Amino acid sequence: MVKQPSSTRAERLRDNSRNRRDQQKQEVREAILQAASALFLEHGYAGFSIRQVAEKIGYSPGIIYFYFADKDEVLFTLVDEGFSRFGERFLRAFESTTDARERLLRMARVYLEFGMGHPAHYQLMFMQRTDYFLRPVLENPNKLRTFDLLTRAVEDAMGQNVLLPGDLVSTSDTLWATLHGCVCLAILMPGFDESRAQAMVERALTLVTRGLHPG
Amino acid sequence: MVKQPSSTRAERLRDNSRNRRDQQKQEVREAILQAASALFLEHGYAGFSIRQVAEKIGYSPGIIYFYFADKDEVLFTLVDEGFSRFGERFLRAFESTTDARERLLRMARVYLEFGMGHPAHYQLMFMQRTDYFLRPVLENPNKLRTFDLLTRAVEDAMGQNVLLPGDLVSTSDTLWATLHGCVCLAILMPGFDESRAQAMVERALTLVTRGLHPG
Amino acid sequence: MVKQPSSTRAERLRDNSRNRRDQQKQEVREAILQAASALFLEHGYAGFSIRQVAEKIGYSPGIIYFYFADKDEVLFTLVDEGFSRFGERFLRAFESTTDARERLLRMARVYLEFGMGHPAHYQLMFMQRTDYFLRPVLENPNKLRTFDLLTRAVEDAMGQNVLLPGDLVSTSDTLWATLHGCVCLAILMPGFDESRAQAMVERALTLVTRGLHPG
Amino acid sequence: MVKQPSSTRAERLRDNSRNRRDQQKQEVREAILQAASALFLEHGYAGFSIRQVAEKIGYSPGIIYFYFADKDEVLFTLVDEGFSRFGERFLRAFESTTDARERLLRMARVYLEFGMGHPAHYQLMFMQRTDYFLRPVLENPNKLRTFDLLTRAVEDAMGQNVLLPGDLVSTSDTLWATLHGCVCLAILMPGFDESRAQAMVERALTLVTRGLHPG
DNA sequence: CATGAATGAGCATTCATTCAT
DNA sequence: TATGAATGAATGCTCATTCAT
Repeated sequence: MVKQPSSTRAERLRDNSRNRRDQQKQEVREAILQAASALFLEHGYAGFSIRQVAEKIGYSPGIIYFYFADKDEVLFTLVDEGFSRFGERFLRAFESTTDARERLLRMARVYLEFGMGHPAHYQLMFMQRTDYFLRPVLENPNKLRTFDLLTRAVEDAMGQNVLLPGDLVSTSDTLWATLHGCVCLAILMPGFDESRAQAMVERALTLVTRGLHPG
Repeated sequence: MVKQPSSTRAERLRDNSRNRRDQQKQEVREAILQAASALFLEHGYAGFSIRQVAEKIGYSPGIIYFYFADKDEVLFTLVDEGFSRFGERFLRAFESTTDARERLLRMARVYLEFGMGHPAHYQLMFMQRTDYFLRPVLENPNKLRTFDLLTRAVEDAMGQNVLLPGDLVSTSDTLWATLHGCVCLAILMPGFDESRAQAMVERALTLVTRGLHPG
Repeated sequence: MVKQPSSTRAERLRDNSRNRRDQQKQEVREAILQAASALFLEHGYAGFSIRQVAEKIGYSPGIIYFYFADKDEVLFTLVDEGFSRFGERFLRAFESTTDARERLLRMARVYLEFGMGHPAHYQLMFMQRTDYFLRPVLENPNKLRTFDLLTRAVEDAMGQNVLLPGDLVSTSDTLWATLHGCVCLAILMPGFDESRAQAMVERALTLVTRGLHPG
Repeated sequence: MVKQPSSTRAERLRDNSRNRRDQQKQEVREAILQAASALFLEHGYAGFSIRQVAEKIGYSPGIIYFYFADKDEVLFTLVDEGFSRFGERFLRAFESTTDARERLLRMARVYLEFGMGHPAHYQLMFMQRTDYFLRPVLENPNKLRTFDLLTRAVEDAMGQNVLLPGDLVSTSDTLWATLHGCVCLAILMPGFDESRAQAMVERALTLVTRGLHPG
């Protein structure tokens, strides 16, 4: 027979209530963030306002300040979220293989998928709130790891004679720039519909791994 | 005796006056645009306002509406200006040689120099007001020509066996993305000081012409 | 055998519990008032808010309304407290001697000490919430007694030929005004540092008891 | 025959227009200040808001910022006005006689009349915005002159054996405090109706010149 | 006894825009 | 050609207060 849990009924009730409340709170928080990112995508960074977020979720403007300290905290939370989700996937891609070319390919693919799949987060992270990178590192340890992973992948690739040898940082930067440019064009440029963006991305991946010039 | 110009004195006076007026008008217009781009650079897209432009040039806010229909027209004019200046240089780079590799290199260099040298215009053109591309083409024929030049350069390069053969558009897009990414990182990312940006750019140029992988 | 107390155990338990509860309740109340007066001192009347009081004592804002009907009641309670503490001291000074001049001197000293020692209460009582005096007298009998004491002291002083004879009320008012003015300047005027305030106060006391003009 | 003014008709028209405009502008400015001081008297310093000022004068809130930089400038303008008007009268009283006792009496009367006649200005100057005194002296030379006049009058009075000899500053401070206290009570204390205030003021004047104790 | 969630009103301020002059 | 005056809407934010739990 299953042993009775040591908590009293009252405790469990309270816990249930607490849990339900916490969950509800979490839900509103999520709703805020979701509305924020939707609005941000719709009207751009400049056209995003606390008031509109509130209206979108059907609450009064003041309520946002119950969940977030101020507008920036909403935005930076999105950025944090972005870095956290992105960081995980990027790390998994990094660890998924030891083949240098394949690893670079996978990391690039993850990068592009993330950027194109979460354009609001991506824009905030890498275009609108790059001051995020100036904040104390302690708060968000993810943000630096990411670039390190790329550098190490590049280092490996050079070691395995997969990449043209050269300075580590500038090579990583260039790779990053290529991926970044693809995402930017894909999510911001009119004319870059899904198919054109996809074609560009595929071509970029090919070129990254095979080089631009004929072997 | 000095030959009489065919126009009457009155005509000339009127013309002079007209010219002077036009010139003055042009000067104010230029002042507006210059102030606008300075403010945009200083305080970002969001921090740019008609009022501040007016104050900066020492006029009242209303005057802007004599030269421009509204705020957007000011911004789009900056974009037009950007495309026009950029287009010229890009064209000159295109025409400066028939060597496909060298031509690509020169075009890339012009692109990067323009972006990093006119970050306000660049951001407006390629990041903040990409809805510019949705406007009727007739108004500004420059904006498309540019990409055509790149496509033709790529086509040539493939023909001369300088670039890995493949789809023209997606290859051009990828090149564009690489350059665009470099400019974006260089002008927006904290940590990308002059030297790091320069190193990245040089590396990118090398890789674009020599490929990523060892020959 | 120990004599049974007349109350039952249950009663005592209840009483204990009640007492403890009352005591706790009293403690929270006190904490609220203390925090309120601290905040008022720190940020001024305008900068004082229920929210900040709550935060300062580590409770939720709502709890204030369990102890006080509304914001005004918090403030008026502070005023009451002020009048109560002040009234006691003032009365003691009044009763401490029968010498009219000495009595006036002691009462004045107590007044000044209270005002300068409890500037938050003083400001509330005599500057910010003078509407307090419009409330029904029954609630707080202290507030009027105080002025009566001064009047009686003045009456005595005139009887003992210590003060220039004249109307009782206007003379008392004038004395009050002098003391009030000293406190006001001392606690509000930039430039009135401790030493200047002290010098003024001492001089005022001298002049009040010896007169302004040479004998 | 009166000589034609050298200005052309157009110039005069323009000037008229300019004058009329300036006058109108001045009128709105005055209306703002007047509304501000009325509201301030009605609802206290804390209850005074730009919005309400705008509503009171029948304009939109934004217009205030056309005439004043911000809320503080409105308030400080009132303070400046107060000091300017008060300073003049105080100076005139100072200069109106060489009899030391009479001079002190007149200065005191002017002080009291100003305070009770312009309670909004007075409160701002001496109770709510005493930070005014911390501003650079250059901006408002009046504010210091005032106290100097009092000191000099006191000095004279001591020299003429009209005031009990003693420290100049603390004696002036005490006199100031007395007058200040009278004004404070008169304009803020419920119960101080006109007659009581007047009686107090008269009594204070008597005591200031004749001393508190019987000769 | 205390909280957490929420509101609605208010605040100072800025802005793009208009229009009579 | 240019201004000066004005508006109305928007913004981020704070607050006193309420109430179900």
